[in-house]
Amino acid sequence: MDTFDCLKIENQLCFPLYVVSKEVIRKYQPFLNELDLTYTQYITMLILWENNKLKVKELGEKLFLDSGTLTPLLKKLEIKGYIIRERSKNDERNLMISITQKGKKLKEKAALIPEKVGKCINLSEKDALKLYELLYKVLYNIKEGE
Amino acid sequence: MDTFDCLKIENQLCFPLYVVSKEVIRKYQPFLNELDLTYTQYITMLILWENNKLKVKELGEKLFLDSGTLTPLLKKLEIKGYIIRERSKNDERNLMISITQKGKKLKEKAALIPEKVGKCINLSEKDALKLYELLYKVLYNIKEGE
DNA sequence: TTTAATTAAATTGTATACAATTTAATTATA
DNA sequence: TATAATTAAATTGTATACAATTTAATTAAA
Repeated sequence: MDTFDCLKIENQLCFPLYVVSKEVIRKYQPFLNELDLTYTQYITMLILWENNKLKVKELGEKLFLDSGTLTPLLKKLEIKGYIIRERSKNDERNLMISITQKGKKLKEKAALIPEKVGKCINLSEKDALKLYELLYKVLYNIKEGE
Repeated sequence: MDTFDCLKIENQLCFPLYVVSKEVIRKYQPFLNELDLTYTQYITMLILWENNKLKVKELGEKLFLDSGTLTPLLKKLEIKGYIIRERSKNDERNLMISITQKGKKLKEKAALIPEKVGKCINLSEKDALKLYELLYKVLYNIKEGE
């Protein structure tokens, strides 16, 4: 056990976090291709399926993404016809994002995806719940300290 | 409980995985700035501190990254003077990556980083171990099914 | 009520990621 | 051995991410 053991890749927690996140997202891709969505576009639609209309700011807070990422992404979703972008009448600084009928319809196809990806991840119910709990604990701790 | 509950953001496992990965990486940034490294460059250096010399192919397997990501990244690390890129004499297809003295020296500064980031993440030893175990279980399961 | 702060998106610039293709080197095969 | 198949990087093209800055709208303060 030396001073540098903390730098061994096998002792990192961040590394498997980073790799697993990417690999899980990669597993989504073939299914998302059928909906003409990227992963980031997909989680944006997840929020919009639960909230028909909201500000870019609110979307960013829910997704942990800033306008630098969302602005071009939302323009692409608008071109695909899944959402509408329009300035708020009350406050022109806010851009309101709302879902279209075509966007709502996507939800039916998307509903089949979580189970398919779940099979790839292949965790027991208990392990999945524990992982979920630990991830949100880390997220809470990180954000708490800011 | 309806058909679409599986699409609620709160029921996703992938979403906190994606968010936590990004947020943890963001926590590294201020510390890594002092070493003039990005997070991806940092994990590349982690591998090189353990393996003085290896092929881009091997590096990619360890990091779960392909040449499209590594080629430009390694060129940047070479410009910074941390690594050397040279074709293998035996097989010119292979590009050998080796660490320089300057690159080795970075290790001393880097050794302070894991503890600092650990404080932000702030998990108990037990929770951290469990998270580690679950992440590698997922990684194994995903890769198994390919 | 002008001017100063604040706020929300958009923009700019840099650095990944990765699928798909290309290039060059090596190996296997007819 | 000449050709085909394989392999490893590099390249191309698209889509994030995010820090930092800019722009435009709104609100607060002198």
